[in-house]
Amino acid sequence: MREPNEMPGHLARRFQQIAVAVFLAEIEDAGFDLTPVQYAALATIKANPAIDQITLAGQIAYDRTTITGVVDRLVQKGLVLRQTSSRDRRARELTITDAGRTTLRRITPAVEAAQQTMLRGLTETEAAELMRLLRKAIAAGNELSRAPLRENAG
Amino acid sequence: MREPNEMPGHLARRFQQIAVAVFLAEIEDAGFDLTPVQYAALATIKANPAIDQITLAGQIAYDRTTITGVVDRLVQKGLVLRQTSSRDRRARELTITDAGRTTLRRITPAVEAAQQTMLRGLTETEAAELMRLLRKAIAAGNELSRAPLRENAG
DNA sequence: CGTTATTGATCAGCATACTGATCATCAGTA
DNA sequence: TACTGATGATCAGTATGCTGATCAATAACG
Repeated sequence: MREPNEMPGHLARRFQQIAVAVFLAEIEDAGFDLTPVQYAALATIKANPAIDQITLAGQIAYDRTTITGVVDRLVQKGLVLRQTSSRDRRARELTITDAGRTTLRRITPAVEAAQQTMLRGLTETEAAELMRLLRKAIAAGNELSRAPLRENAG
Repeated sequence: MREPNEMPGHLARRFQQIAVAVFLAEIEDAGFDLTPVQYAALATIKANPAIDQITLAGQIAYDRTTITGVVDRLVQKGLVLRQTSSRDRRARELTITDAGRTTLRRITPAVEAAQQTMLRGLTETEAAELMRLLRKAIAAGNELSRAPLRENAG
C-alpha cells in the first residue's frame, strides 16, 4: 500500500481526530461539557430561531438521523427547546434557551482557543492556506456525502 | 459565532465526512465491503506479520479500545487470523489470511481512485500542498489525541 | 375531492471513537 | 520468591455518523 501519510483519507481522519480531542479538552478546561457537534448545532439554532431539524442539518452538514440524537441531548441539558410547529405539524421548531445562550457566550473563548491549538504547527499563512484548500476540496465534494451542506432555504 | 467555514474544526469534520463517503462508494462499486479503518488495519497487518494489537493501533493512530472491534470484524470476514502469542500470552498476534491478501490486492485500484476523488476540486499542486499542511498540523498535534501515531517499536 | 408523491422526524442496526474500569500476564525489584 | 508496577486486551457506557425503513403530515395533481 501507499504510505498512510501519502493518503488524503488517512490524513483527514487524523486531523479530525486531533481537532475533536483539542476541542473537548478546551471545553472541559473551561468547565463545560459540550461536543463539537453540539456546539455547532447550538450556535446555529441561536442564529436561526425556530429552525426545523432538516434545515439545521443542512446548514451544518449533519445527517438527518444524527441530528435527532444531538438535539435530544441539547434539550436534555436544557440548552434548547423543541416544539412541534403550528404551521407544519411534521416539523419541530428549535429555539435556544437562556441557559443555552449563557453557555454559548461562556464557552466562546475555549472554542476559539481550540481552533488555534489544532493549527499550532502552522504559520498564519499556512493556516489560512490549509483552510482555503479544505474549503475548496469540500465544495467540490459536497454532494458526495449523504449530508451535504445546504446553504439556505430552497 | 464565527462562520463555520472559518473554523478549522468544522472543515476537518466536513473533509473527513466526504473522504469516508467517497471511500465507501468506491469500494462498494468494486464489489467489496470494507471500511477505511478496516482497510488501514488490514494493510498494516499484511506489512507487519504477527503484529500485536497495541502496536497496530500505534501505527495507524487508532484508539486501543477501537482496535478490538475492528479486528473482530476482520477476523469474522476471514481476512485476518488472531492468535494468542506464545511469548506473551497477553498479546494477540495478527496475521493476514490468503483471503485477506486477495481482497487487499483487488481493492487497491478502488482505494487509489477514492484518494483521487476526494481531492478532485484541487489542482495537483494544491493537492500536494494540502497534504503537506495536514501532515504538518498533525505532527504538531500528535500527542493531543488519545490515539497518537507511534512510528515503531519503542 | 381523492390519490399519489414528497417531506420532517424517528427508529433499528451497525461501525467508528472515546472515557474509564477490569482482568490476566509479565517485568522489575526487594 | 513475593510484591509492585506496567502492559495487552477487553468491556460497559456514551456520542457521532451512516443505511434503510417507517410513520404522520403536507403538497401536488388530475
